[in-house]
Amino acid sequence: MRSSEITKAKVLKEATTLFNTKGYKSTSLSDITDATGLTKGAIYRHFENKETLEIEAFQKIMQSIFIELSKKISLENNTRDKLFCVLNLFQSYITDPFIVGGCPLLNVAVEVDDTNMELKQKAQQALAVFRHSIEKIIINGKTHKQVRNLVNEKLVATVLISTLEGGIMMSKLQNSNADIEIVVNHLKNWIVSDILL
Amino acid sequence: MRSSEITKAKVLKEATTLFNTKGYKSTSLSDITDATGLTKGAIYRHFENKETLEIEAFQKIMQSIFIELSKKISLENNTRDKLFCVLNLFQSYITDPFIVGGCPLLNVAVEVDDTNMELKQKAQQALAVFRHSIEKIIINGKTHKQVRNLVNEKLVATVLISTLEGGIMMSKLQNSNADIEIVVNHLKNWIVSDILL
DNA sequence: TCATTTTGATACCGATTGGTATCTTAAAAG
DNA sequence: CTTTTAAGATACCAATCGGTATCAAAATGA
Repeated sequence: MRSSEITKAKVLKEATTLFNTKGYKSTSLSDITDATGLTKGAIYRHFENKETLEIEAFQKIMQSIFIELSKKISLENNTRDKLFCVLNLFQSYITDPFIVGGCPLLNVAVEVDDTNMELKQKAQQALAVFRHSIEKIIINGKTHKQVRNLVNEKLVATVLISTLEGGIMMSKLQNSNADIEIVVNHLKNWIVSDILL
Repeated sequence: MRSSEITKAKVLKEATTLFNTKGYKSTSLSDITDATGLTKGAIYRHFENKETLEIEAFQKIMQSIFIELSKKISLENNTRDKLFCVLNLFQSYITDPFIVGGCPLLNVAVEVDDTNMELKQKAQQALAVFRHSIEKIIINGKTHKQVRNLVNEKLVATVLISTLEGGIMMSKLQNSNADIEIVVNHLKNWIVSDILL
């Protein structure tokens, strides 16, 4: 790894944490220089402006989450355990957070408005990727006779994502994992009793 | 209504919309002066600082939503229709929004961090009020033999709120009411088949 | 109607914002 | 080892931030 790449990686790492904790707009460049020990000159050498840094940071964290999740899903060999991988990822958001500050997708989705179209598009894409990964599990489950044929994979993906994201919001607000645990437990029961064969 | 009260109400109204659309921290005082046609001097006559304006605006919008919701709930005379009032409120968030910018509770819950403790407390209180209003419906439903005795009211409240808030997030991100409709429809089926007697 | 109080506009404050031009220094290429 | 290239520090910029002191005008109470 070249020294400039080390610097860029360090900026991205610290900026990602700050963006996810304080918010993207609310994180200033001086916040990032403080966290990295670098100067603005160094940061602007690697990023055209703050907006591209925001976008690169968001894309990188979402990509790494999806890669990690995909690995875990591929290690399981039945529909139930693959779906439970998704739930367990969210359950660990509070107790053993993958990244501090809650779910990056939720945070960006709530923060962006019509003045952040590029970042909003990236969040839309991330949501689509998340959806499809759940839908794929359901569709594969049908072909392997592990999922009821009447099950609508789009509905399952929408309900799972919305409930989990809402659960993260509630748990983060209450500084407690109680809500996300209730929600995950409820979804597990739903999957076992209504989705799986 | 005294003229100063008119001014204060106008500031609160415009600020609430701005806060809920652009975010609290990201809304500047000049945004508010532009929207109201007033000056900073006028605004700071009625609000000690920006933070108290944020808190007053959040409390007022949440209070008005809860009042409106309570009215509709009290007009219904069975558990099913009372619960459906909550769902219908969220379903109309996209098509016929009570306030632009999504759910104020979700927005504040996601935006606040440990540097906004007062606003965070108000959001925690609002969530508690929302929870209790749902739990009350379930408990009353049990005494009127309309809800299964095994149903856990805390679980119902947590699942309903998390799923609805997540659905709002998804629909707002996609500029489409598809997700919130899927979610509301799913929750209605769940209530009818698993909660009610 | 008149005196008093309150309200809101003006002009300002220091601090911070994102961003840039410049120059030294350090790393990479030969 | 030397030359060339690129990286990062410094110092600056105009614009904007939240906030305030002051004063004229308008609303209020007697």
